[in-house]
Amino acid sequence: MSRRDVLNGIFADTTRELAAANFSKEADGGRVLAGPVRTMGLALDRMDQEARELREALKSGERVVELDPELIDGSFVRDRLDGEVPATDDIVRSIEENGQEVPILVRQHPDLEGRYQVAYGHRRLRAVRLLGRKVRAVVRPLSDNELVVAQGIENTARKDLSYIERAVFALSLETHGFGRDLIMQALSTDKTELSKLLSVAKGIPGSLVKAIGAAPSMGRRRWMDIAEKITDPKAMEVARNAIHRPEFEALGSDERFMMVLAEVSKKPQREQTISEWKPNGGKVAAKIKDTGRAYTLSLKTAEADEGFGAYLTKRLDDLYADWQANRKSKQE
DNA sequence: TAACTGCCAAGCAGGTCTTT
DNA sequence: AAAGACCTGCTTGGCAGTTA
Repeated sequence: MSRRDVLNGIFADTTRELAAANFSKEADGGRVLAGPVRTMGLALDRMDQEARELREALKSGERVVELDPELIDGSFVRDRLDGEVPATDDIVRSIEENGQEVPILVRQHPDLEGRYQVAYGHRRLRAVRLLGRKVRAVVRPLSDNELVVAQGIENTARKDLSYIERAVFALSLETHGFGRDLIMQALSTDKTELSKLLSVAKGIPGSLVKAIGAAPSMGRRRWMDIAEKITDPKAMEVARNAIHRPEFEALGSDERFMMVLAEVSKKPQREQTISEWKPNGGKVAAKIKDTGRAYTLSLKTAEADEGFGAYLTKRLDDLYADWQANRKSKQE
């Protein structure tokens, strides 16, 4: 494959998308675009810049090399929740049938001599590893900042990270000490959205996120909903119990999410206080239930005491007046 | 049509600068 | 030094366009 083919392979989608974005701008009479189109445009502008840089790098002698996948480590910032690529995945089938058309981008490992670190192309790397082949890669000198921005932009442009994966990626970047500006750049997002992403990632324990998985169909609202609900420790407990149920394991990620959401959304049952009363030497027994909303006294009487219930009912007015007087004197 | 997503506006919190 | 003004970064609520 020629260098031109390589570039075409890497940037074909980007070129098409850029053309579409430029068309949108023209069709719009040159006014400043807002909303998703603007965001996509910004991401694509950056990708275009990356494309130009990579083109320059290749011109200056950088080339596609074949590397042993075992020598390549993932990025130091995790962006995906799903671990291995299954053998049935489209990307595995595609590479098996057509070969790896698009190289991945790596840098020399900053700490380990002779090893590499992926900037983007994690799924392709896993697929190639699964097939037991060498991986085709462009090796570039990249700073930490450049690596995470490249990683983030690629994911954003492909739109293949779920909401929670973006949130976890953002938190991971923040934990690594990257500033908000850079995180916004990497995720092609604004400060508002970043704030929400971080609040979701911080609000939901990693163990719960890991158990649910990427949940690709679930967006901001519903993740925020869960995060808000599990601020209640009881709801958190309910969520933890849900993910340990045997049927949970068998569900898909979206269904797992829905199951957890449904569980934490259930109104907690009011605690019930149940006690019993039995007088000395009497034949009557009472069961007392206090749910907080209702106070139930049920009497079980033997023949000898069967009039006690009626007697109690007749005396309710007196008992109530007595109780009120008692309460009043205590308050004074 | 419900849900997702990007964005705007308003408000809060903490830090810094200026004035008294 | 203390108080107030101002700035910056961030959060929250809600709206509107897009998508499946």
